[in-house]
Amino acid sequence: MDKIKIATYNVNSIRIRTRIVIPWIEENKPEIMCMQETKVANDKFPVKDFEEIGYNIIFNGSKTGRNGVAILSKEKPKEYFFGLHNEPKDEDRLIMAEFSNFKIINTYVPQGFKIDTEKYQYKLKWLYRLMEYFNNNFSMNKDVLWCGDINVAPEDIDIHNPKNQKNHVCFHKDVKQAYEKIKSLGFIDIFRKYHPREPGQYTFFDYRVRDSVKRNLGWRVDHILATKTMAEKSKYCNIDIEPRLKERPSDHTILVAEFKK
DNA sequence: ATGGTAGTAAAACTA
Repeated sequence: MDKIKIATYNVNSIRIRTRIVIPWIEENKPEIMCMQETKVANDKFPVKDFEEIGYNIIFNGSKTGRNGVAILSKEKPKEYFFGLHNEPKDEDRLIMAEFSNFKIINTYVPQGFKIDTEKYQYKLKWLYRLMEYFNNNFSMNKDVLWCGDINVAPEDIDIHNPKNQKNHVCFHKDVKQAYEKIKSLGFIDIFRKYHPREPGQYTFFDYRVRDSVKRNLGWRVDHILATKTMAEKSKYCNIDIEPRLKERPSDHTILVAEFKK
């Protein structure tokens, strides 16, 4: 294998989305797929559906049916861990998996609700804890990937109406600063490497906004970031509108990047 | 300026 295709997708329920995800995987054949918001308890995860098409799957969810992360891969990870290094670990929001050529961290960052709430403070703290986790456990000189639903739109061009969203939990100055601080450890936004300054490229469409997909009222909050050595191996990065989005308002798109091995 | 809906789960809660 001379290439590694990596996809990230907030599935918003893996059980509802299986009929979309499986054909997409069979058509696109990614080496790795990171998923967020699987929304299923571990004993109800549709493991067989993925094993039948020749993939290994690691996952961790909660009994309440919230959050949940998974990594699908052709190669079995050498090692993997769930959650952050300190409490609360949020084991249904982070997976670190080590493969033979690189490490990957798949995150579902807390959304934050409203900026004047505890939930937003929790989100900000979560991002700073993640930064500490990267600092303590990873060498930025090695091949490391950080991807997932990061719940941050980094720049004005990453949302459709930046002027009205200054106080949104995915666009507020403090959350952008936290994201930029993590990025400055040595991560490169692979999508922006290939689409610099290109507006109107979104990975999330709120189903509560009427015709959000048709009117392109979206957010770019899902990301694939790579350390310098890994980014040098990248070939492209694109947003793939998942089939369901074309039919009716839904959630997230699939973000895909390819790397040379 | 709110609230709009999808999903889990079995009444709210999250996004």
